[in-house]
Amino acid sequence: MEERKLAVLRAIVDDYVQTHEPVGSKALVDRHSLGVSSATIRNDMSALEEDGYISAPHTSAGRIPTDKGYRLFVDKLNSVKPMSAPERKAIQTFLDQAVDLDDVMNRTVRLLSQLTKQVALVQYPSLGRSFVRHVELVNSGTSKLLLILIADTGRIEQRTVDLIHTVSEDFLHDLRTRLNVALDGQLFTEVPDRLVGLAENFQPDQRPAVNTIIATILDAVVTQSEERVVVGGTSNLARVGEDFTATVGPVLEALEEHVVLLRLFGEAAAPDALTVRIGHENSVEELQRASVVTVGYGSGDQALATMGVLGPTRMDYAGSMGAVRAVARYVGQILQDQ
Amino acid sequence: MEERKLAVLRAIVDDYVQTHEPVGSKALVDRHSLGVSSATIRNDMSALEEDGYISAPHTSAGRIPTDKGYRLFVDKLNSVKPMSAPERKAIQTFLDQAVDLDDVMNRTVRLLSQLTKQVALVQYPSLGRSFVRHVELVNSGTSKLLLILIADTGRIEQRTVDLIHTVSEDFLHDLRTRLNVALDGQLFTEVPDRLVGLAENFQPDQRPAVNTIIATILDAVVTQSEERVVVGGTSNLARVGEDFTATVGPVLEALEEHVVLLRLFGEAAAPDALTVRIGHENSVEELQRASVVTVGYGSGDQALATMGVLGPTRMDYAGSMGAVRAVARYVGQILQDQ
DNA sequence: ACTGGCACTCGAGCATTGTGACTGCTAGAG
DNA sequence: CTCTAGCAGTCACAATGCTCGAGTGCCAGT
Repeated sequence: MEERKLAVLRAIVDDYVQTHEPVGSKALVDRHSLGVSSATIRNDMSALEEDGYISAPHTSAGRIPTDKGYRLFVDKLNSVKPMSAPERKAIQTFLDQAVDLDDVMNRTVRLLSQLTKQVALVQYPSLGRSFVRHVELVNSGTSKLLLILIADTGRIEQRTVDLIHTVSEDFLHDLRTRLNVALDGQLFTEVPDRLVGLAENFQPDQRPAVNTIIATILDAVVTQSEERVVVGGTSNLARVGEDFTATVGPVLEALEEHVVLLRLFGEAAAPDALTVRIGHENSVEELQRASVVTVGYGSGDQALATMGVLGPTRMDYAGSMGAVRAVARYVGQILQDQ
Repeated sequence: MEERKLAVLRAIVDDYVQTHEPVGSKALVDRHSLGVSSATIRNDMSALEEDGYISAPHTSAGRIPTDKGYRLFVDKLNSVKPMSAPERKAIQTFLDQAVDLDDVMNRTVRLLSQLTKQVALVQYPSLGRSFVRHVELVNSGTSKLLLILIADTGRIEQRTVDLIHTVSEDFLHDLRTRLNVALDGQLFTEVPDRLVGLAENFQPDQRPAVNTIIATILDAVVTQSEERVVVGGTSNLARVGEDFTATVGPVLEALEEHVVLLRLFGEAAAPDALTVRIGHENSVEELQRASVVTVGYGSGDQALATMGVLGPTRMDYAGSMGAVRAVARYVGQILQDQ
């Protein structure tokens, strides 16, 4: 691929992202110093169209990049735009004010959507990659019990356990201690193994209660390890212009389906590994006109979870990637400090 | 106000809500059996317009209800439509599957938006009207401490406390016990009073730590008693038709401002007390073309918090009110059972 | 008090036309 | 062989003008 053709593609993407209008050969030479005439550009554009990087909505209009064109742009032509120093400072200040995990997640989503002017998506730290910090059992006086699991990331899972009989405070104390001895500091995925045989330490008449509680814990960490996702900045969808009910409606619907969102994040890679999915590269049908920029976050070598932004395929990839990466880094740091 | 004029207003509202198009005198007599001719209806409509209950977008179009018209409709003509038995059953089944408070809130919002085809808003049970069930302090090995407050509604607040020195497990046990003795079963608003003088039970060298922890508790229950709100069903805004960027964008923006949402709920009244705010009656500027139906929920004589739906002024008031009330009742029951 | 009839108004929808932004092609220059 | 200049052709889009019909207001009659 010749040098100049790439430059033309880059120019087309830049202009189209800015103006949201098909860009013609003349406008291109006017706005960029390409050093050749519009006729030459026309030939290049013809070739680019031939190769499927750009397309014309109709005969007498300019060209717009195709998904394939954006892909080439992102891979070859686009360098992640780092945040400026004041921006980094602002991110830090804003996130440092968070008082707990919920607050961190909510602030992150606000921050991302404001920085990128796009829809922001943030996944809670995955339980499967977190460690148990503490297990708590709270007696509520009746036969109901409150079970609380606390992860090292600050994430909390709670369940109500319905026992048949009331249980003594002593028994509860004993069980609580044993549970914490068995589980504290363990990976959540290890929890089922660690609970095997625990019931045998108790009197036969206490075992039903113990087993019920263990079953609830397993339910919380395994079956229900359903990942939580926060979405924000949907009002940015309003700025797309275009056909509305056809575009924004389905997207909003898709964003309300958590299953869809999790598919969107896909496999969490290593922290700092930016993933860009453009248009049809996205497996979710309703979002095939959208692009998603995601990145893993967390401190270890495998990410705790994923966050990112979603916008029209004609988004500012460089800026979005920069913002997402910067925010993810700070969030990773904060969670480590907890 | 004569009987028939009211009937005409009701017919206009009914038709307009259904068709979303200005309704004329002829269409009115065709679709409703009013027993008089269109000319008579025209006179009535003239009078209704004079009084400000309806208005015509332009000369040769039909009439649409004004906010004042909807208000009269809701006050005088509209009976809350109760849910059918299968619907009630479905609500119950769906909500009973919830495993914890977060789940209850999320399911409620989904349910409301699906039942009413509108944007649903649900406020978490207010801390100020809940009782303390338990206070927990978790040592994380370092000088950081995790403070957890559990309310009788299942709501959990957590804070990280940063102490200067590490503290002993014995001290923590002692403090935990004293905190629970002082606070368990108390209203959250009583918490500050109950903590007065608590530090005096401890050795002078322990008091700084105790005071830091107490300060954090106060921060959690007072300063940060910021109410949480869940929003859902925003994709229903896509069905409004009309001008888009001008209408839906600002609404989406407003819904992302939690301050705005809380103003929207206003004062929580008694449970089961339905409130309807129509168009300009709403104090939030961006939402003056929307109507909000809210109801308090909870078991006592004062509501724990508020939930409701938001939609265009031309919404199905009877249906929305019925759905909101039914869902609120079940949620109230569920929270009581926790 | 209600009705039928009539003149009038005015926006929506449709066809028509003009405009301008693009393209593709070709012949010629470097 | 690459680039350029010029030209003819295409086609969406906006503006214009027109018709159509729903709907109103009014008035005379029952």
